[in-house]
Amino acid sequence: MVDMSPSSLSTYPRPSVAVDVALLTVGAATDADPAQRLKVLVQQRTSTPRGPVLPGRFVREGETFADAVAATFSEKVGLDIGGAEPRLLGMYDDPQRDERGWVLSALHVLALPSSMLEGIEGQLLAVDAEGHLADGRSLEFDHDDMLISAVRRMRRHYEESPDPYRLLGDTFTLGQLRDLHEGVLGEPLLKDTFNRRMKQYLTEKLVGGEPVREHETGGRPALVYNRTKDGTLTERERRRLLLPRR
Amino acid sequence: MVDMSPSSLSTYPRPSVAVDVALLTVGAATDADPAQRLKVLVQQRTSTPRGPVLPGRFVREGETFADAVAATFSEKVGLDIGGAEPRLLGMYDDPQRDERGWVLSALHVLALPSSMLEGIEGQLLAVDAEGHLADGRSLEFDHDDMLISAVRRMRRHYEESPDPYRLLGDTFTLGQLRDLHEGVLGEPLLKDTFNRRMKQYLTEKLVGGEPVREHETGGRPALVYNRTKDGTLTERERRRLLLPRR
DNA sequence: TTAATAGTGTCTATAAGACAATATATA
DNA sequence: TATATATTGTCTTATAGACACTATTAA
Repeated sequence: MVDMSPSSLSTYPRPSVAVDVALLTVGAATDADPAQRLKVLVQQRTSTPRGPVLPGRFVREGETFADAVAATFSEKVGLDIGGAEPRLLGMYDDPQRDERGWVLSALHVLALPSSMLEGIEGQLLAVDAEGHLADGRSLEFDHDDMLISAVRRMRRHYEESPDPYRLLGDTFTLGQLRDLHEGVLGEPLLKDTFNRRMKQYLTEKLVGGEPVREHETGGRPALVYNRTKDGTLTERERRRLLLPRR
Repeated sequence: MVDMSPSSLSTYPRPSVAVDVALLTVGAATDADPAQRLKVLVQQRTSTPRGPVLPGRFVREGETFADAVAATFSEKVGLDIGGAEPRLLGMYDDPQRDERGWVLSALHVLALPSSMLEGIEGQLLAVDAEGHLADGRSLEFDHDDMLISAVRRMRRHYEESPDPYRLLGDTFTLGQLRDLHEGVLGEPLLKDTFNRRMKQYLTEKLVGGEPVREHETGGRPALVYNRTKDGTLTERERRRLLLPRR
């Protein structure tokens, strides 16, 4: 803990502190590419260098980091992130990382369902399972590293909980959940093993004592599940949720 | 990413940024208490409030967080942390958390073997497995929360790797490794299951083609292992390292 | 009918969890 | 010898991984 003497807050220079945000989404499938894909929201810089970057902004007095993240999207992208909670991934604290001076960056990861990103699809770039841009391009500054660690963190979270980033709403089918996980992991999963394990942590949605089914899929209607047990996993349960791969 | 206009760094007030550090160790066993115990290094404040706090210090221009952590201990405790790497756990960013003004705190966790803390045992307080002080006391400010999250993080890391904080030196026996894990987890482990799993990620120390044994234990001499595979676990292996409990 | 998706049955290999036995040292 | 610790053997249970099968819808 720091010194309490009255002068202690003014003795030394202070850094500028910014938030940078990897806003990830799992995009809707297309005819050409039936699998769901991970995408990241980028900004095109208007000054040099002109490459894409993760959105960000300085933190202002009276704001939390979460406030600054929400403000970044409302001011720079015109996007309301609603109740989504950005997660701090790490601090970029190399004193030389910004040529303008001493700038710390707080990297956050945030995920939103693609339905909340309609109208700004042009700012979404596909990302592979390791966190590299699918088209082989690079982000400016140290943002390539940031994206890689964001994707890694999100993948890990999805290995431990059914839908920690709440990309699916309050009810969903196992097929929707599996599509989401395959998008996050970037690889196909075993249907039966996945379903059996996930069912341990979900409860069927009941109306009048009868299970609810989803009829939009084209095949046999799927049972609908609630997210109820999310976040209430025991330590023992958490371990078992690590996902099977093909 | 932030604006590049020349005025952007001076437009807004900047926060003071401090590091606070939960320095954890697994204390040597005593006669009264044969089990190893988790302990944390605290400072006794000289001004009010006078309770114990985690050591910390403002970050100065040109320093990384790691630099500031090392400086905290060399200046305030007279301790050289050597090559140990502090890990950032999170940022405490509530604008109201410090009555002196806008102070962000970067909480770090760091672990050192108890052999490096000789002479300052008086500043070590026992901690239970949840991260509460064993004597029921509280730390000042928001440092109780910090300690809880530090212990949780350390415990999780030890569930995923044999000795991620390098508390054991380059060679060790399975008994030493088990004592360490029991100290970190705060509960006994199954000896045979623990050994079998850990052996997958360790290699026996060989001299002249013969395995080396440790004769200090009083019973049958134990095989000595190297840490060689630490940090080189595959994803598949990492999952299997989660530990069995009694 | 066919196609598509949902869901179940079952087998094998692996490992956790548990208990017991054996091995090798010191006092 | 007794005692302490290390190490191995083995049994049961659980489950991942894999494959095949059945079920229920739409077109």
